[in-house]
Amino acid sequence: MKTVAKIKKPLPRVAYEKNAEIYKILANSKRLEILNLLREQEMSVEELVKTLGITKANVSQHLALLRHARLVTVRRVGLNGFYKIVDPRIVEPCRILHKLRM
Amino acid sequence: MKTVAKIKKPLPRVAYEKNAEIYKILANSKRLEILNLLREQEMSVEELVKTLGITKANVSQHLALLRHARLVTVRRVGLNGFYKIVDPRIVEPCRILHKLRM
DNA sequence: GCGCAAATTTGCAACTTTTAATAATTATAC
DNA sequence: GTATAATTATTAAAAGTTGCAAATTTGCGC
Repeated sequence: MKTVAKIKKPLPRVAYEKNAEIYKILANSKRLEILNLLREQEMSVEELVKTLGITKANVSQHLALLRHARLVTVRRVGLNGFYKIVDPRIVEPCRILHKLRM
Repeated sequence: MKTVAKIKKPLPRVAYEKNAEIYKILANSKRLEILNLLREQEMSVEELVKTLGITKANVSQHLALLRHARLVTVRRVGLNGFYKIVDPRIVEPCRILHKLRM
C-alpha cells in the first residue's frame, strides 16, 4: 500500500453544523466537568451537586441537556438518579485541546 | 513497565473553563468550516467569502475572533489578507467527533 | 389504598452572550 | 482624488445561563 498524500478532504457542510451543535453542548465548563467526572464512574445527581458546587436545579438542567443529546444516560434507583457517560471518547477532544495547552 | 490503571485524573477546574472558551469559538459551523479550509491551505478573505457564502463583514468578524484566539494568523499583501491556521491539530477534535458519528 | 418526605425536574423571569446585517471607517493601490 | 479590500461599529434578534419556586416522582409507613 502506497501512502500518496496526507490531504484530508473537507467534510460536507452539514458535518460542520452537526459538529458545531456538539461543541455548543461542550462549550460550558460545568457540562465539561460533568462529562469528565462521569468518564471515570457513574455518579448520582446528589454527588454531582456537591462536587460541582452549583444548585441542584442547575445540575439537573445541564444533565437534561446532556441526556437529550444522548451523551449520558440515567439509571433510577429509588429516589436517586445515577448518571453515566454513553461514550467516554466524547471527552477525548477535551484532553487533546488541553494538551495543545489551549 | 506495568500498566496499572487507565484512570485519567480529572483536570483542574480552570482547565474546563479554558476548554469551554475554546469550544465556544469552535461552536459555530462557519468558524469550523474556516478552520477546516485553512487546514489544507492559506486562503484570502475574498476566497473565504466566496466559499462560505456569507457576507464579507461576517467572515471578517469570524476571522477576527479566530485571530484574537490565536488560532489563525494573517499575512497582508496590498489590499488582500491571507489567512492560515496556526496549529492544524486544532481541527482534530472536529474529525474525532465526526467519526463518533455525532 | 393515603399521606408525607426526599430527590429530582420543570417553568418562569432576569440577565448575559452570540449572531448576523447594515452602515461607517480604515488602508492601500492606481 | 477614486476605487477596492477589509475591518470595525452599531444595531436587533436569537439563544444560552441561572436561581428560585412550583411541580413531579418515588419510597416508606400506616
